[in-house]
Amino acid sequence: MKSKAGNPSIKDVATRAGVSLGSVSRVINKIENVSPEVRKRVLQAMAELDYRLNHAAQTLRSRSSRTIGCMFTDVTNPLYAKLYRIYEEKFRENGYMVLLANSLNNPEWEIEILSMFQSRRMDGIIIAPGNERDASVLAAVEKMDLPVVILDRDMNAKKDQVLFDHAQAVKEAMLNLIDQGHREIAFVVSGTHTRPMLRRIEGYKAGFAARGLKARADLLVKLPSSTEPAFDLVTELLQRQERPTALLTLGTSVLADVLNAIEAQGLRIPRDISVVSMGDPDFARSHRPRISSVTVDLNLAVQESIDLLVTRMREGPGGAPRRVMVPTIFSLQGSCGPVPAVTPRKKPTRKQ
Amino acid sequence: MKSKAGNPSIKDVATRAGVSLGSVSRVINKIENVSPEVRKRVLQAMAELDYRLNHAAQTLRSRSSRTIGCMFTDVTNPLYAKLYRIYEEKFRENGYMVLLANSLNNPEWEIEILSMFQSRRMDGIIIAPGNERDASVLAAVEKMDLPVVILDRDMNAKKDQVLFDHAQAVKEAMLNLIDQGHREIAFVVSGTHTRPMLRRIEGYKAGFAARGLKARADLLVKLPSSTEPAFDLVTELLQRQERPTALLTLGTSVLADVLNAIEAQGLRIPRDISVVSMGDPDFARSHRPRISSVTVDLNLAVQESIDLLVTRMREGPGGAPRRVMVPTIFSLQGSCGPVPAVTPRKKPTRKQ
DNA sequence: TTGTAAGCGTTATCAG
DNA sequence: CTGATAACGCTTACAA
Repeated sequence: MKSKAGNPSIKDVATRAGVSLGSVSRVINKIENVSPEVRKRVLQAMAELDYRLNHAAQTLRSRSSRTIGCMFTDVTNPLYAKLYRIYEEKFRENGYMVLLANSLNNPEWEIEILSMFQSRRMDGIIIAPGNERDASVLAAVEKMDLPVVILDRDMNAKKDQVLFDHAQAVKEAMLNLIDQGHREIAFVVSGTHTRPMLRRIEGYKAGFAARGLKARADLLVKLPSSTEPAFDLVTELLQRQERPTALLTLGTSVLADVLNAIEAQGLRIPRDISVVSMGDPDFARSHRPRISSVTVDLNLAVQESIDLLVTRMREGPGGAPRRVMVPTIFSLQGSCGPVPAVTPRKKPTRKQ
Repeated sequence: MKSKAGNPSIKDVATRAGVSLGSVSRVINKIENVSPEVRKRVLQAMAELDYRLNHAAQTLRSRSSRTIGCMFTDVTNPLYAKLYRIYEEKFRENGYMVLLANSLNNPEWEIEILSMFQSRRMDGIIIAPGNERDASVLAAVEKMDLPVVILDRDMNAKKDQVLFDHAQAVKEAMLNLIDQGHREIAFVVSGTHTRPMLRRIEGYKAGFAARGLKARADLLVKLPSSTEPAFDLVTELLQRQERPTALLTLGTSVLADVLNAIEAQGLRIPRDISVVSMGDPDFARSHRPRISSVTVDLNLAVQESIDLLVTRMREGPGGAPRRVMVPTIFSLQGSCGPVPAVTPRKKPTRKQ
């Protein structure tokens, strides 16, 4: 038996191939200056010994882990799952792996995750912290001395950022509805104070404002969180004396609850009520009529953030932080129609 | 200025604290034998220098990366997203990070991912390959010389496995339906030849068999894949002369399509048709009536696999592979009812 | 309890 | 084009 218990190292390969350490390393790293003869011998020795590269040693010496860190609040949210998948795919093409961490909106974990990214010497990280306004998280981000891209968060940090232009498409949706005669347009939102929600509300108000109208607070239905059941709150909304004739709503499970609540009230889309969803979840794809939506081109968003990150990796921490805005898309579908002719009422029966 | 350009190392900390390398290491690793005085000085020096542990060096020397690898087909599938989240949470408690990789059912990637797990010296891996029957994937798994747990796949490998007992709860569901008078029970499945699907079909057939009935091939509706739109195929099914009175179906987006198709046909659940879903996706939670489901306790499944993995990490590769079966749960809800009194027909109108 | 020194498996920098 | 050798930053005996 040649080797000891442990895995064979580059050294064993060198000995077996009758070449030096350096040559083996050159073959592994596909560096030009190596004769076909040596390459062949090395490759053969590696195969014979079932040699496996030691990534830790490589990282230690080369100061690059070939790993990108992603910190999202929750992969269980399809948006982040999709983003992660695209990131992974694109980075894999270049030999990078992507390390994902869910912060679950916990600021302490976010700080800890950042610290692990730091000690694991990520070549770059892409983060969307749940706590934009938490000073300690902000400080932790600021302190990172590796390339960082912040994804769709309003953080006052000197880091590169990719931002989704939520307000724009929401406003578009609003104009469409208003111009079809809608005035009582409700918006089912979550109470989270993070950028996506805040910017959408901005767009909602901007839509009204652009037509000389004012947003009414009672039409903004706030859920405790975006994963909370929305059925009851929406049902209450639909049962009001003057129920809304149109509804903007969060996507994912909130949209499901909204659709079920509408159905349960015996209302028809778009005859009785128009609906626009933030994001278009898979489950809604076969819904008839199709649900109008406000979305982002995720591939584009990913590409922009990768470009930013790669540039930063190349050019170092110097230079002003860059900011890229990704447009949002209002997709008009059958779920939006003209306002009902008659002002809708709760029920013909008067309160007893 | 004390240090050079690079990050401060344990050495810098030692110098600054006026102690030796070893002492600093002991403090970092929370080893007992260290006086309060030394500990204090070290901690202070670390803070002052803004010291960051180098994980690569730690891994190289200690031969443990404190990282667990997870290979799933696709985090975009809520099942895997949920599993990953639970794994991450449980492992984090012990200072481990979890490295996730999506194989997207591509055998070559699966092999490459396994190889990266190997070179990155994962302390253990949990995998659910998309290609149970691919010989090269099987060989790659077999060759792994680190602790492996295979999750819900029928692979003939000498590795620990956690298996979901799909057939059991599906059979339960079938018995319930049959005993309520149903005979024409369809099953919307995907054409993938992996364990979950195969075992469920087993349970489907076992249900019929237990009541002296035989499964009919024409009631098994095969989708190209579980992410493919199912609306048209299900609509076709529902429009048959003798349409099924009950329907088992994949969850996630397939269930959405099924519900929409049922609705589009003007059928009511459970009056006209009973429905049972494999898994209960979030979007269906507010559906009325609630959808009966066949599920697995994911927390339990995760715990079992972690137990297996930890045991293996402790005891080494020796010893026979273990196998744990996790029960499935049939949850009866309002979507299941007695078979309609009259044999259903497509429509009263005869073919013209 | 603390200090010393020998690696862990690579890559990088030199000579040759 | 190839070989020797010094790091990289840490853990871990072992010695004091």
